[in-house]
Amino acid sequence: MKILIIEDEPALAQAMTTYLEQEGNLCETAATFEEAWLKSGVYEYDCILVDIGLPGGTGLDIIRKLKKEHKQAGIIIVSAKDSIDDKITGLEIGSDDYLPKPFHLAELNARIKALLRRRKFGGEPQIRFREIVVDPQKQEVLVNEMPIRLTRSEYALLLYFLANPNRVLTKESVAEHLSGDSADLLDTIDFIYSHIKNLRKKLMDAGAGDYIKSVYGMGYKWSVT
Amino acid sequence: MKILIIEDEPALAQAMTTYLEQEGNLCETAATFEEAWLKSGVYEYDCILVDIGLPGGTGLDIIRKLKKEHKQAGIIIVSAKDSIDDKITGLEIGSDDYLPKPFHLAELNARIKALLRRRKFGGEPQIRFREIVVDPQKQEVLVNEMPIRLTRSEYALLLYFLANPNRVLTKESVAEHLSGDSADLLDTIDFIYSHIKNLRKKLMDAGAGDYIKSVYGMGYKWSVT
DNA sequence: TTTGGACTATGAAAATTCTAATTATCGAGG
DNA sequence: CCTCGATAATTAGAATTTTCATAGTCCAAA
Repeated sequence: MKILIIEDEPALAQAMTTYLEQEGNLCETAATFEEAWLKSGVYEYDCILVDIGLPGGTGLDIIRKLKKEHKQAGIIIVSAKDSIDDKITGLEIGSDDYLPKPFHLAELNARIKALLRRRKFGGEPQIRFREIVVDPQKQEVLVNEMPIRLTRSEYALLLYFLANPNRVLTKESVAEHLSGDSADLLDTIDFIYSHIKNLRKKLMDAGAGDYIKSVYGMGYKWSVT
Repeated sequence: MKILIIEDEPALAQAMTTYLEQEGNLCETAATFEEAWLKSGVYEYDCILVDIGLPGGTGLDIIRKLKKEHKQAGIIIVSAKDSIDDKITGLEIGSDDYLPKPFHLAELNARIKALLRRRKFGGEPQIRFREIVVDPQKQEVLVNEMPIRLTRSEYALLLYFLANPNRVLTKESVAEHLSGDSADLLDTIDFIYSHIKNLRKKLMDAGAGDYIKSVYGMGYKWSVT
């Protein structure tokens, strides 16, 4: 297992290296994002640990870049910032876990293992439901083999339903899911009516079944009969 | 310290209660969201622990509800789901921390303490920068005491800049930040030009300084001189 | 200093999201 | 079985986001 450690505090980097190598891994360290970028261009890593606290860039950029080049690598953010904002953004951007400082080396190790276990099984394949196939990679949806064009909202909606078949989803939770917004107080959630309608129409027009049932007073359900 | 534990596994609920009461807290448990909802209507809690794995709702709805009624309470998600999606959504929805199962009771306790410490000092006050004042609660922005109206994107952009003054933010990271999208492969990021332009205009029209500098070949910087 | 190519700005149109008003539907209680 | 109030669907349009084509600016090399 090859691990890249991006960390500018030499003592910590050293400690991490020592511990993780004891566990049977091979580690490299980089003290700056530039160095990390160079190394990552040369080697393939299974896991990359990034301290987003270092100077020279927000640290989030590098994750995006790394994610692109090293699709197979798991990325774990390590950070002293306890700001939730950074946490969210890090995860959104494509890191796979977040470990706030200070942490026990044992926990770090556990997370690395968990991450790679997770990653091993199923690398986000297609999602299928009868005549509907969703390819999350390409953000493409096929109905009866024919591609249909969905807007971002419709796509998110469809995925949410497919992830929760036969389960009543409240209008509230649907609304939260759509408006990626940190959803403090959505004053109104009527907008989901529109999206529901549009998604229904596009699916039906393409010849798919009518799976979105409204549950009076509750919300909606992707109904599998 | 009054804590509400929403957890349907009796053994775990019991263990959590015992441990946390030893630490000097007062705990209540609820095995279902409904029960939790009822209790939360009667008592005020300082902290609420939610297992989003329980049946009957996605678990995220309840967080939203609780957040609304118990603004002062810290909410920590506890979950066996290792799906990153849930993690993100939970944090976005308004929970304050996320603790994956299994966990040590000591870690839970540590997080509760950390949360309340964080919460104690400044409950997300205003953000000020010279003539600009942002009130995250109200999502309102004042320039020279006069409110200005920003769209969601412009607001997010402004906050991102204010959080990173005098620091070059790449176009990529700005784009990721705006399109709340899990940003896999944004085909184009030109749209930020528009948002930058609009934000600049609104700020200048309101009489604020011209702090957004473009850094050739790099990105943008909120320039404090 | 000039020039060319890459980067950034701008304005307007297209697409999408969200709002608001109206109409239709549900289901409990009479 | 009806009626009424609440919930959902529909529609059109306003607001916002995103794209696109065009124009301007910067930097480096000649």
